Amino acid sequence: MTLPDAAENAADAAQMARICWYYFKEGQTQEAIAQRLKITRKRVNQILGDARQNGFVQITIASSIGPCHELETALVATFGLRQAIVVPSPLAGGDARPLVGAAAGQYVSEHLPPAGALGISWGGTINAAAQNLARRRGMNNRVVLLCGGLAESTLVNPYDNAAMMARALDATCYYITAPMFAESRTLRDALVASEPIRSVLAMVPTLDLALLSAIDLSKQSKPLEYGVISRATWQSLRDAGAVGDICGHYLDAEGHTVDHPLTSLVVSPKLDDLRRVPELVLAAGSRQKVAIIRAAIRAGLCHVLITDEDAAKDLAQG
Amino acid sequence: MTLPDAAENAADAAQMARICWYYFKEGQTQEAIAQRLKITRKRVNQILGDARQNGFVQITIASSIGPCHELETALVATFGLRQAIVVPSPLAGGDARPLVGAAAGQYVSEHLPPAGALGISWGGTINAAAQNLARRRGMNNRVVLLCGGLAESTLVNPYDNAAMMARALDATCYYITAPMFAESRTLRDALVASEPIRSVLAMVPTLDLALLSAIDLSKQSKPLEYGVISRATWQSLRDAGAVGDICGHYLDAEGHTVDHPLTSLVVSPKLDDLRRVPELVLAAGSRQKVAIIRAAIRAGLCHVLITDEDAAKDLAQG
DNA sequence: CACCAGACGACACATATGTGACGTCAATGG
DNA sequence: CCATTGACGTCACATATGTGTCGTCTGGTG
Repeated sequence: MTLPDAAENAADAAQMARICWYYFKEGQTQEAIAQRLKITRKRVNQILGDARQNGFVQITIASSIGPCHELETALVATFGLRQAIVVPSPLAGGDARPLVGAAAGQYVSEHLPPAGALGISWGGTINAAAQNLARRRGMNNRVVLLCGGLAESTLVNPYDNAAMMARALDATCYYITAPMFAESRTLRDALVASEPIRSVLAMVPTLDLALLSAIDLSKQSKPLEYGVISRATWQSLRDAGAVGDICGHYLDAEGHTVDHPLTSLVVSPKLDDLRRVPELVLAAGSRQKVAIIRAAIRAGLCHVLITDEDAAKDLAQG
Repeated sequence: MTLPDAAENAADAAQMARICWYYFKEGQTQEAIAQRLKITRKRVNQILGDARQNGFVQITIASSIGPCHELETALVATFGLRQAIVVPSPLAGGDARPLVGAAAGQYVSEHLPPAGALGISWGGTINAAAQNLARRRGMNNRVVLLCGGLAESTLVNPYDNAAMMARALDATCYYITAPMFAESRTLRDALVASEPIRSVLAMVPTLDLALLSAIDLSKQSKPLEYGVISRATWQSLRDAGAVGDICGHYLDAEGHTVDHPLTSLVVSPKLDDLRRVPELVLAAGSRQKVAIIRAAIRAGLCHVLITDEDAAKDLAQG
């Protein structure tokens, strides 16, 4: 597999754009396009597939009434949210993250002010959001990654996420150049106090919007699967009552931070700084995240919730 | 045929949104969606077709390098434009207006400030633009129609255009409640001086952006075809040296207004008022419009040009 | 020079999609 | 009450699409 969003060279990009134009805008058949451009139909097919894959073409559904309108109003009413966006859950019980992420990308595109500063956390949902941002050029946006990095690159790496997001917005990107979890409390404190990291964390209260995702501690949790946290840590976090984390802050069902050694190792913005962001958008879907979503809302970390139908139903019912 | 963009009722809209979501976002097959929703595949197919037709789903190609990048830079350089957007011409020599309009809609979506005031002229291109606007809600936009109406409703009617545009932006719409061409000069003057019309025309200098289209005087000109102007008038305009009009102002190849009786009958904003709009976007494509496009640029009525490849080539070369 | 990996073209074929023909049924109007 | 009409379901079928296989070419690489 090539790089997920290889910009390739200009000629290729132009041809891709042309093919997409003929196909999606003009409604030409792949065969016709292939003949016109003197390439094989298969090639056209491939290019179109790639283009959809990596967000080169974006499909937006412009409707004042979304498909799950009742659930949205129910969530707003129940939790006192500013807004809720609920997208249909995947039919075949598939992965909700690309879908929730797509909606999140669209939301951010529409709500991040020009020259705005965007904070992001990381994960598959955020990754999908990045691919669904409307591209901006030269608007002086800033992207701030709200967590440290992972040494071992998994499929979804925080730095990758942030870079992709920044590229889509033509934004300057600010990274926390530290591991997500420091090895010791002393090291964590030293890192947080040290220059490049302190200055990035200091940007948090100046953000215009933060796009947060929720990481759950269920058995199907991705970080567990990818080995971001060990099984032992996972178990002890659960024992401590945690249902997941938002940006490295582990919360119990009530939305209070749990008492656990890990909490003093995390390099991330303070909760109070996060709460100072004028618009906190939480993008997280699927049943396994219901508990942490509810906790996040209770913790005052969610003004706008973007989720899927399954999770929304559970949330709305109680 | 039903209304082109019948909003239908909420339930229908929600189902349409859901179907589009499953199909375009999740990539489900029409068959699968039909089964899931207990409707026939044909119905799904129809709904998807409708949705694409009337701009319910919008497909945008997010590329920094468009398919005709060289032509764009050439046009900017040659004519001193702020920006040029060139889209591929229709393959089978079809109608360029929906394509140019689609690009125009996207441009306006991205450049009209929140709570901005948008002026529009009319025609098939503008119509297509309206269907390709990103929907806005409650942003207090305003839409001002920059020409009078037509008594006889053709396929593309100015009032229709404006209403569609306003609906997409959830904007208040201001119409010039007068015919496009008054019967006599006296009547024109009386109309322009009279209340509802004067106040709308007075809004022109306060616009943030105007989306203009160009009407040519070639034999294939749509207004001629639809009988908006008589053949005799058409001939006399050509004899007077006119190559087309922008918002009712007939220009010769050099961009000067022509001397012709019709010019004193048109109910429309003054050229100087138009020129005061900070961003004039001209959306017009196909070869037959090259002359009037060039005239409009020379007349200072075009900061941003959105056109198609054929026209762009002619413009750049000649 | 021999070799090999990978890109690409030429098929081939199973599905998916768009559309037409035709029958049914319910609402509408005389 | 009955005829008309139009919306919608079923079936059918021509295209369009996505994907797999195989052979060729090309550009490294030892």
